[in-house]
Amino acid sequence: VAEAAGVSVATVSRVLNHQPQVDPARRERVLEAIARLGYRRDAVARNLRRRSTRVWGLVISDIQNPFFTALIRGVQDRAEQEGFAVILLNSDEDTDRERRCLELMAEERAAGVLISPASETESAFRPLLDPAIPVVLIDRSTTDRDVDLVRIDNERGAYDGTRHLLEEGYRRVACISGPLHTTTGRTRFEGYRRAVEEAGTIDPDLVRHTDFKTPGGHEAAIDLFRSPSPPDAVIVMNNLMTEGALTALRDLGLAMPGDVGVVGFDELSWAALLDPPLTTVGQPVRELGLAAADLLARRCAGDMEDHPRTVTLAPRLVVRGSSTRVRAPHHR
Amino acid sequence: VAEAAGVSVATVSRVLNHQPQVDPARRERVLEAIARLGYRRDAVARNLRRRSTRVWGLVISDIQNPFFTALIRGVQDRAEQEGFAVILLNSDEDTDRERRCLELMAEERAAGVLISPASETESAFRPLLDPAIPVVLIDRSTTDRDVDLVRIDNERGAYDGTRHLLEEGYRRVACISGPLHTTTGRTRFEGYRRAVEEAGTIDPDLVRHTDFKTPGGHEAAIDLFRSPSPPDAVIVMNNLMTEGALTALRDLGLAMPGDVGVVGFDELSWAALLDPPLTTVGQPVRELGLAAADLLARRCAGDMEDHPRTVTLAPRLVVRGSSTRVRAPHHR
DNA sequence: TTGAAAGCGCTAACAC
DNA sequence: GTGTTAGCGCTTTCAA
Repeated sequence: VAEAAGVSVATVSRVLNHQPQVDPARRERVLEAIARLGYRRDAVARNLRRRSTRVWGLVISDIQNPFFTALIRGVQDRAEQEGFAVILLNSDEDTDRERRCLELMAEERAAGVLISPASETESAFRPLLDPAIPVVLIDRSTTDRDVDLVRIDNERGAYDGTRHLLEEGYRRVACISGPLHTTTGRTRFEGYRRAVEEAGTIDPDLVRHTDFKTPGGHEAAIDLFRSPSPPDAVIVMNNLMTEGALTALRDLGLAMPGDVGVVGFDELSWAALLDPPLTTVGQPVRELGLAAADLLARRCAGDMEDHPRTVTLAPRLVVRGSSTRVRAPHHR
Repeated sequence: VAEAAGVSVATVSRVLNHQPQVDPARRERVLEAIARLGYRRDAVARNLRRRSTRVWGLVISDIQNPFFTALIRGVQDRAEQEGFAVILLNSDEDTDRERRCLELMAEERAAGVLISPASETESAFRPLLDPAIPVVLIDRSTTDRDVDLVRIDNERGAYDGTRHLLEEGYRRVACISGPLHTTTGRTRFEGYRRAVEEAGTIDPDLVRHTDFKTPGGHEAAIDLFRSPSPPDAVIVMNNLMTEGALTALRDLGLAMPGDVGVVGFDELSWAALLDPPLTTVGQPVRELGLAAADLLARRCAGDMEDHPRTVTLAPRLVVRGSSTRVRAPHHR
């Protein structure tokens, strides 16, 4: 093509790949020809020849959930720095769909895969990927442990949030939990249990396990607060359920923090807009994405010892008015 | 590879591509060998040979904005149906970055590109893409008109929202507008102007142009309501500025709908959680994504007349308590 | 219905 | 430093 610059294809290739040993004059001629002809290197052919791509797959279950949105942001920022493009795949929390996403990435010879797994076991999806494709698990672990994992200390976050309510003097602290068959659901529930048991014994009537979705949170809250001996506080274990629970409290006419103290999970952009503003267990989600991408980039570069790593980030309790009987002082 | 099934590569290829003229017995043998060897077709080589990919590029400016999130969802749902994977590119509202995204898609030989353009002129980016790559513009048009476009009737949405406030008896209806150099900012402002001028004359003191961001909305609202003759209502022209404006109103101690009537733009998941719930001009964003993907899929299939099409979807005013002096009746 | 062979656009050995 | 050439793994004529 651009040999119409009077050189061989090899030289053009060398210019394109910034190899130093090209004569400056010839390099100029090549560059000029490329510009003149509007030539663009074919990445498909390049990938085939090099037997590698610069594409990552990112498999998540719900693009509309702000948690994943922040995660994508983090992943994408680092991916761009490292020169990778990101294919977004939607597993919709379904193991079959997840498997198809992974098969697709295997066929496309993705350079790496980041996944927030719906599957319980790593073996359920690992064989689908060519062994050469590195995988980083995000936020949820699997039963097999021989894979990189980036996560948030959910147990700690739930513990801190629950304990905060107890310290504020709430006596019957309820928990709207995710399903126990997910690692996030389970570990957050364990944090709640630990805090509650430190202060006495756990009351099963104060616990509702639901599905991490908005309607689930709504129903669980209605159910809890209509019971004969309702709670005086509640911690809700993710952002969507928190939305549902807050709607329920409003519908029931219960006021925060007097009638009920509330702690949500995940930072919500509008948490501070509520009256009173909502106390939440904030997760460093963008950082989670960055860390996952960091790890994957290093795996792709091959400059890491072989054994799998786990990176754990700390959540941060942000106390606002919804959980403090004496109104929290304003922080600047 | 799978010729260890005793047939030629050509036959294997035919099986893989579901071509009918293969002997059933041989087909079985091939399938069996594929399963046994765990073979996966190399999509990179396939794409090279076929001179086409099954990948779309989706270029947006802010993954964390729920508007784009819903858009992505729509695009991805249809893309999956049509057998395309979606690469997510981040232009960050920057024309240079946008250009690089487009160049990347050109190199990767994407089958099509969906873009919510930061550039004003189509000519700014069209030459970057091989003329064979179809493009669909989303939500914002460019000065050149020879390209497919999917949009929402923003003028109408802003008009409906403003007129609603006037009909509720508000006399000084302010507008927190996006920048006039964007199509969405401009057309929404024009809708506002039309409604206001129908009822009298426009008062420039009631208009603030800012940047579609949360802090911008906050500052604009503070500025408006601290002025000597403040408005008694405001329409805010996108979701992020609405968040900022609501924070400002709360900080100023102004109550909706009494002190001030408020209409937001874009549906917000938590609009109904506020007290009173927020009236908004809802946009069918997921449908916008679906429509864009539909159009692109048809362009990729080549089964369309050549001339560019524009698809316009209608917004829908959702009246809640923040804009109705007599409390809106509850809808089921 | 099947197989042999060409070739997609590029990079990397190798020879000069 | 530079050119020649082989092939990456697939699909697709073409001939059998």
